[in-house]
Amino acid sequence: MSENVGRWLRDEIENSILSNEFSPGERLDETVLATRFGVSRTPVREALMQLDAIGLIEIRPRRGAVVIDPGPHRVYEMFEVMAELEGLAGSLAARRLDKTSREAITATHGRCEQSAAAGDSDAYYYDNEEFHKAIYAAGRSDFLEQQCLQLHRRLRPYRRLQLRVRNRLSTSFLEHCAIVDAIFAGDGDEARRLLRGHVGIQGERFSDLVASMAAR
Amino acid sequence: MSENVGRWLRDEIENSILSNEFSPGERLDETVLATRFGVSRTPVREALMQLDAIGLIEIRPRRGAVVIDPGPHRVYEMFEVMAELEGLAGSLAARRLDKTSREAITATHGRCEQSAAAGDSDAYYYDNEEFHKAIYAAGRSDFLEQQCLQLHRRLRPYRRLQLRVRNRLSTSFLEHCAIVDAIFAGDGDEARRLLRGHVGIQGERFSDLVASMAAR
DNA sequence: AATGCTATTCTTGTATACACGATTGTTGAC
DNA sequence: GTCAACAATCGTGTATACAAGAATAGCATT
Repeated sequence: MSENVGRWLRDEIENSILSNEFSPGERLDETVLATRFGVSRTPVREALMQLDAIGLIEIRPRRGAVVIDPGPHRVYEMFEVMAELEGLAGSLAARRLDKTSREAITATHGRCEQSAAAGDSDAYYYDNEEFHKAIYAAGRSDFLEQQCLQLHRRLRPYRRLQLRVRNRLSTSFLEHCAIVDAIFAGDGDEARRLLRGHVGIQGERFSDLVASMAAR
Repeated sequence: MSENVGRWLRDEIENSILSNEFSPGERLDETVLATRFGVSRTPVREALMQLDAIGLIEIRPRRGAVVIDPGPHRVYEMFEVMAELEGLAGSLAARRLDKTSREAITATHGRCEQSAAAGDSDAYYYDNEEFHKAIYAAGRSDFLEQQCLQLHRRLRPYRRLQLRVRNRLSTSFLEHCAIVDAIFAGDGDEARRLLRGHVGIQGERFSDLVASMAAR
């Protein structure tokens, strides 16, 4: 548990939302949450205020908090922005790559290769996250890294669904290879272009997303 | 005043921070704020939690809240991300431009022209904001627009300082012209490139920024 | 039977009280 | 004279109490 209950509750409720334990549109009753977690309403309210500020829930004055339902279109928009940010991170990584970052990327890339070869989509899901985080870090921009991590976290559930799509695992890894090549070659523009394509959702992948979201 | 005190306080304190009434690094005492605004500590705490979630202040457990000092380097990183997001907005605007957005851009661009011609940097500061907001809206991505507005708001104080730099007003307007041309021509890539250059801080403009920040 | 009004209940919003950890100032020892 | 330890004080963290608005159910009226 974190050092104060409010923060702990924020993480706890955030996880519950991101893992779909609280469904979009669901009402979050302060008293219910308080008794459920065995605390008073005060830290619950503080947690909810923070989640509202982040944009995960909406607090309608005097009418309680509900989990925001982004909807397919909004999720698409979020991937669009994510693609742009990752593109920037990639281009910065290509320009600023140092030994530590290079090793981190190589290591996580290697783990992705193993999971992909094994066809283990759960393992790949995790390794893929680490790979992308390594790129954020390699960009050497704290603010950008922070923004990327936040959006990445928020898109996590949808990303997971997407990996279930046929062949996505192997194509994803092939894209990773090209991205690594571009970054290691110091080609920022190419890294940016590839990452935009890798993260963004174009063409049929949008219908895949919609279908997987509807399936929940 | 907003419908509930917490939200009102959040806006109030946020404005105070962004207008430099609360300096970076300054301690925000809950009791002091409560008495100052004539309310109890409860809504003050809720406001602070939200500002912490947004990233404007940092709440160190049991040690109170302090206004975050981004420092020149972090501000540079923020402008870098802003440039990327505006670039995306511009490219989307070029592709999706409709009559309403076109008129909004034309109108705000016209107002910028007048302020620039008059050499009125305060008026230009305001008109420039509206011009950029018109581009965000033209992109037709609610999420992107939201992100742009949030970051724009956070960078507002630094943007203002920058306009004071010699000749910045006229060069800024010339850049606007090229951006408008690209968007109206439907050239998304060019709009993106120009906006990245317009918003980002390269070369000597970084030292201008540092100097203006130090001057406060 | 359906609809509108009113009263009750339930939930949120704010204030206050209390407890615990951090900070600071003072005193004593080396 | 400086440093350390302890005590007092101050501020944060959580709980609870109270007030006010929103939802709901029941009753009356058409």
